[in-house]
Amino acid sequence: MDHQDARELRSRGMAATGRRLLVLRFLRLQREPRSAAEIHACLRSHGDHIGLTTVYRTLAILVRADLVHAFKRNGETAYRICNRGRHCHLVCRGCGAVTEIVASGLEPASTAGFRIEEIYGTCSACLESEPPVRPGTGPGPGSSAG
Amino acid sequence: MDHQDARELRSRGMAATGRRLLVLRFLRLQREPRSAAEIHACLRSHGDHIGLTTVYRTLAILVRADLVHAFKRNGETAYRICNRGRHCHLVCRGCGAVTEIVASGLEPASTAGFRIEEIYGTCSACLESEPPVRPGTGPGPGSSAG
DNA sequence: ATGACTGCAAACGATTTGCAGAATC
DNA sequence: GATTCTGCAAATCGTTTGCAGTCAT
Repeated sequence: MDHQDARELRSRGMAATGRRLLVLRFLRLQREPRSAAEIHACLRSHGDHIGLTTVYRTLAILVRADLVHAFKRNGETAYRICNRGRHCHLVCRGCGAVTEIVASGLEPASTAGFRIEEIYGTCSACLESEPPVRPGTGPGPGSSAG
Repeated sequence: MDHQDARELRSRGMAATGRRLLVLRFLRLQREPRSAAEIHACLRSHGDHIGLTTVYRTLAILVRADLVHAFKRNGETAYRICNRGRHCHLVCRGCGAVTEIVASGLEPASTAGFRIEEIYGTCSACLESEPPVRPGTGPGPGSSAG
């Protein structure tokens, strides 16, 4: 509901303008992170007039307010609504899917003292559709490794 | 030793040119990742003539050959010599330090099926020098969370 | 009515590409 | 000697900034 978002924004000292509610509402509908360009294009194609600059500025504000989290995806930044509280993100480089997980279960001895914030890798679904790199084929060990 | 690097490059189908050995040798001396601009500047200030374009092209080749790994650092890409074999990287957003760790110890139930490649966060040293965010001060839980 | 928000166009930094000359194999 | 590599300058991509007009409070 807009009033909810508006209150959320207001409580954080920022004006609840139409464009901001637009971006916030759009992000609430997305399961995966979206880039500024994507958000901009989607909103425009939906008939909403908003500038790319405003999208960037709004996202920066939402990130600072901890309402949205930013992920690096290839050469660009993608944004997603984010729950508050101590958690970290599992980000798949293949499909871009993001899963929030509890960090406490991920800190064995090898990472002692290191606060995990994001984990990048490949999810099970994308692992299956990976190029066939079976041992014995391609540039594997045994060919010319030193 | 140069001959070693040269052989390494040759065995991967790429010419062992002076510039490539230059970049490779430089990276071997670095403990932390370095950006293309940093590599370029350091080599030049050392008296070696090399173009920024060549640095980028060489790095791309070394990454494809699995000799070097690329890390996203703020708005740029940083590169570091990388051991082959199954391992993942622990990258500190504060100081940029990278540690290679064995991934097998990092896959509890919550990440089942997910292949971890990189972990971003904050190392213990940087955690201590963080801004004083004590509970009760600032935008902590209990203020207006919904 | 004031001050913050918005949009356009230009600026910006990192990276890539086109093409002529120089190196390697 | 053919092919690949190299460097410069220009182009590209994502993002930020300057400034005048618009909106929310």
